[in-house]
Amino acid sequence: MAGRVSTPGATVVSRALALLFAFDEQHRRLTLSELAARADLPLPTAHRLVGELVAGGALAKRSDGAYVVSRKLWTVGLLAPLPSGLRETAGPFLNDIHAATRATVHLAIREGIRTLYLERLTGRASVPVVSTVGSYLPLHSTGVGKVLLAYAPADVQEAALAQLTRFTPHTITHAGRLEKQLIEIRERGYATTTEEMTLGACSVAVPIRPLGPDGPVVAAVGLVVPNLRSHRAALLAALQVAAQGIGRSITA
Amino acid sequence: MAGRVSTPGATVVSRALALLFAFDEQHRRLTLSELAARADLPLPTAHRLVGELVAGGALAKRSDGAYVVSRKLWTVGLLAPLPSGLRETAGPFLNDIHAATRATVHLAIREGIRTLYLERLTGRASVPVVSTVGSYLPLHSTGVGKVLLAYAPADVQEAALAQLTRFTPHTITHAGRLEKQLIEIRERGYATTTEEMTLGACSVAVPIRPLGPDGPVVAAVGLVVPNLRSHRAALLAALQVAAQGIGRSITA
DNA sequence: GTGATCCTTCCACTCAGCGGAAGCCCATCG
DNA sequence: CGATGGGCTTCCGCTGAGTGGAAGGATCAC
Repeated sequence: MAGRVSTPGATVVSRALALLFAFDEQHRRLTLSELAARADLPLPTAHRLVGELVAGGALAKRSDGAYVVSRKLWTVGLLAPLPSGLRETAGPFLNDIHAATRATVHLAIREGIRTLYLERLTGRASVPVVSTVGSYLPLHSTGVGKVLLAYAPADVQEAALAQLTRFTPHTITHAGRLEKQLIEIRERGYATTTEEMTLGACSVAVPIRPLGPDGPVVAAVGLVVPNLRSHRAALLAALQVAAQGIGRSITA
Repeated sequence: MAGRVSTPGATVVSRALALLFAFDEQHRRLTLSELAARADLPLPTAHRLVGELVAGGALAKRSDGAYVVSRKLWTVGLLAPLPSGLRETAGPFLNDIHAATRATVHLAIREGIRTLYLERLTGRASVPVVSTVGSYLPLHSTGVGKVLLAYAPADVQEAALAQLTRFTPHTITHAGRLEKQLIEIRERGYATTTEEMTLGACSVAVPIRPLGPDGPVVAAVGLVVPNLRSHRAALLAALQVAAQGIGRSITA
């Protein structure tokens, strides 16, 4: 009776991808029914497609029945071209910052109206940090995010300013106030946050500009510490040295 | 006239995955025809499927027409569970080794009869290194590989010993000789290589055993240097300290 | 212009994919 | 211990999504 009745604008490929992309930071392991729900597919359909994805090596089935992303897909994902081999060239410099400050160090780029974290070195200090490598966060509430936003095209800024989600009492949710900060950031060449993403975490961040202080901003480096009161200048200096080094390594 | 004639045991999903997995270390960017050839698909079919993969955000099309793995897939790939969050826990220890030795440091696990590199910190010394994070290498010709092989199940050893590809004049291609080395590795608790993978590169590696010296081997750490003559003891010590630290962090 | 190479579109055929329904398995509960 | 329920798996008849040979463009080299 049933038959291939409904397939409203969805192809097999798009469904399969919907299943793959059903995984995220909060959902690293999913059961079949969760997958079906998150990909918005009927259970039998999800069952079959997931089976094929497992057979093809894109997903793996745990002994407890839950599904996870496979190592093979991890391998393929790593082949994605990140701008100018940024991670590789930045690596040593990030280690330097980390060694010098013992803070949590971030390397991030902007993707649309979100921050994409390319690298994170966890610091010694007990600061709560929500970022993970490969995760997306908004642009308005983190150090690296504000830097990336400050140098983003007008339309991106507009879109980002239109949704200033509140995370803590200190998150800047007033567009006008944030815009003023963006001007300051461009003038001073760095951004700071004080508990705007997570209580107990402050940050400093600077842009990476391979072609010098007038060239485009391709990424941002930043660090997270419990407070900025005493060490701000030293932290900023470490960041700026690294950012310049990374910039130079990219053009070279 | 044609019609849906041939589909020999291949589903849309399997074909789409074949296209995704057509990318590898040596082929980070592929043209449509290369993709079609590598996935063994007729060109029109590849064209359509690749189009859907791009639409779905799994691949991206460069301005020059070549296709690459998308950042979105990078993001999803990072969600793959690697044993016990090995990368995260090992990170600081690897940094320590790297700082102490300035050599190229590797963290790897065994997957089937190959070494899978989870992490690499590039050293200062100008040593040619072929590994990349996410890449696979054989088990018989690298330091970490030999460690992983020494503690692998019998059937894996058998399979690995059956194909000892030669990379340099020093690569061990004689099964009997390698087997003797594996015994030594288990006795001494570490492996070395001398220009067996790449000319001008030697290595030391030790196993990571979370449950102590009798427990299973879950991974290996190793480092690559121009030669082992003088520093062998110091390098080995640094590795063993780190391996123990990592092992303890995992069980904790 | 001619030829080669690669990409894109067309289209008639048909079987791979579809998903409601039903069956299973295994907890949990009264 | 039977009942209830939630999640997974299998079944199966219908049909339009997927197929790929052929043809049409686009681009470059000589």
